[in-house]
Amino acid sequence: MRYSHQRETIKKVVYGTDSHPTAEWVFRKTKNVIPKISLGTVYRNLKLLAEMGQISVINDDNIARYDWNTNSHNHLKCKQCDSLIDVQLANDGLISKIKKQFKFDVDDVEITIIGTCSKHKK
Amino acid sequence: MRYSHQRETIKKVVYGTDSHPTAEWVFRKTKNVIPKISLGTVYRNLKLLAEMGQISVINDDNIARYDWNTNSHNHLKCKQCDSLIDVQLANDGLISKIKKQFKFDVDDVEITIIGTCSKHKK
DNA sequence: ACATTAATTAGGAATTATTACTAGTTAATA
DNA sequence: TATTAACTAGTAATAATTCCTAATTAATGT
Repeated sequence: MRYSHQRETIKKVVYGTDSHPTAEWVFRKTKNVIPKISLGTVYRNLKLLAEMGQISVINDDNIARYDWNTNSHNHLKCKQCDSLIDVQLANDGLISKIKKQFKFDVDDVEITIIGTCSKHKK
Repeated sequence: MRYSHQRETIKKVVYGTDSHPTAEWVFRKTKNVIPKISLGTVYRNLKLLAEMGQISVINDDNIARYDWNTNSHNHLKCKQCDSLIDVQLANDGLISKIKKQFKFDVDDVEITIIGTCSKHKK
């Protein structure tokens, strides 16, 4: 893989936010640095970065969002403001339990808590 | 809401499978009963049925899948065969814990276990 | 039974997110 | 500095889904 200014900039943009941005958001931010960048380049490089394990992809309501945090973690999703908040929920023993009970090899446990965040509950 | 033959048929199709079908799949099956049904009708009614709480929607890799099982439950997702298997995972105390720790009102806990099912591990 | 009417449909156009294609550009290497 | 393979911009194509509209149909009153 060759160095590319575009890819490095895209990576920095993703690493510079906790907002779990969409490709469109990353595109807009990256354009501030490289005005002539194209959306396809953003998509291609987000995909590449994900494949290299340098960022992770979150599947949120039929739209991909990206995360610099590649460690296994979970999300609180607020229905009001659509924000994703990173959390680390303990799920001790869950993996081995599933392995035994369902003879299912576990790679990852995805937990998303849907609800209303402190800012938006009345 | 008025009765509609199309909607009832679509509902029966979803209720007749455990495969968590896509809109496309439901469309094909429903066409066996109502050959002239259109894809838009299938989408519109799947949406309506979901809003009425008669079916639920699963967001799987940027494509919507539908489920007659509207009770809160979880899924094992096999990367090899792309199947979703229903399971009921205990998450006692998790909701109240999140409420306290993050001041977050919980509506739903979505858990998907990604891995390889018994049929496909070697 | 028949007329009225508002919900629903078929069919196709539009939209949104994403990927694919291609001629030109650029980073790495000799 | 020339070569070359990877990468990019710009645009076309695709996939999933929603929107639009004239025609159809279920429900209601007569």
